[in-house]
Amino acid sequence: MDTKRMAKIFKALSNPNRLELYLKIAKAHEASFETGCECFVTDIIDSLKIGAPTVSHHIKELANADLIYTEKRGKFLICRVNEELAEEVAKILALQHK
Amino acid sequence: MDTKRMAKIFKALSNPNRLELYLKIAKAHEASFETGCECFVTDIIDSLKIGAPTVSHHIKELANADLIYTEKRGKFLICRVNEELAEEVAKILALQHK
DNA sequence: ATTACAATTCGATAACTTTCGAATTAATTT
DNA sequence: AAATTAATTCGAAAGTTATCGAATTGTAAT
Repeated sequence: MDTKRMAKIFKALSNPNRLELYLKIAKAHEASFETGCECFVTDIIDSLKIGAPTVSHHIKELANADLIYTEKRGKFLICRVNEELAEEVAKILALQHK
Repeated sequence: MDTKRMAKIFKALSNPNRLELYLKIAKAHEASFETGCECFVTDIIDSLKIGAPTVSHHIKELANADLIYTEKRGKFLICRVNEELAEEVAKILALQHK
């Protein structure tokens, strides 16, 4: 992966609220294996201290960095993490100093 | 690790030039086991397309996020990566969706 | 002692980011 | 059909960041 792409990914995770958003999506994704429920943005909005327009913007940035996938279902938006990318970034970080 | 701290680390890696700086320090660190040489900032400045004041600023941000350690030796500055932190972040990223 | 060099600090500027409220769009419920 | 709800878009304000050139500090070489 080239440096610019990597920097873009880190930038997407560099805002506390956006990172929390990402972590919640990841957690919901994990939980979905047991509950069968998916990650609805509505629920996340309620649990963060920022407004809907801001959440919408943050989600777009995460998706733009390929960190999450989104899918519109009726009037709801569903998100799930891109596991492969997270793994890839994790490996690069861990291997840098090996 | 709490979200704020994590976001700070990602922010430190979110600028392409700063990330390149970090990766170079990591690479120099790795090479040092064979060559015995350490990572001098002077050499890095020459290899990037940004000025010394900017590099100085970037290094401070990396150090401030605990991503690197710095040591002044004479008129030179030596940097090395904080391996433990990189590992820790890598693990969090990889485990999020497991 | 003077010069040269590495790095930092300062002050400025241009660009970008986060966030909001208001308005809008689109889908569902009543 | 009207009202409600989820999400997006827009425009703006406040704050932050990257970068630079000039000036400064501290160390080493001549």
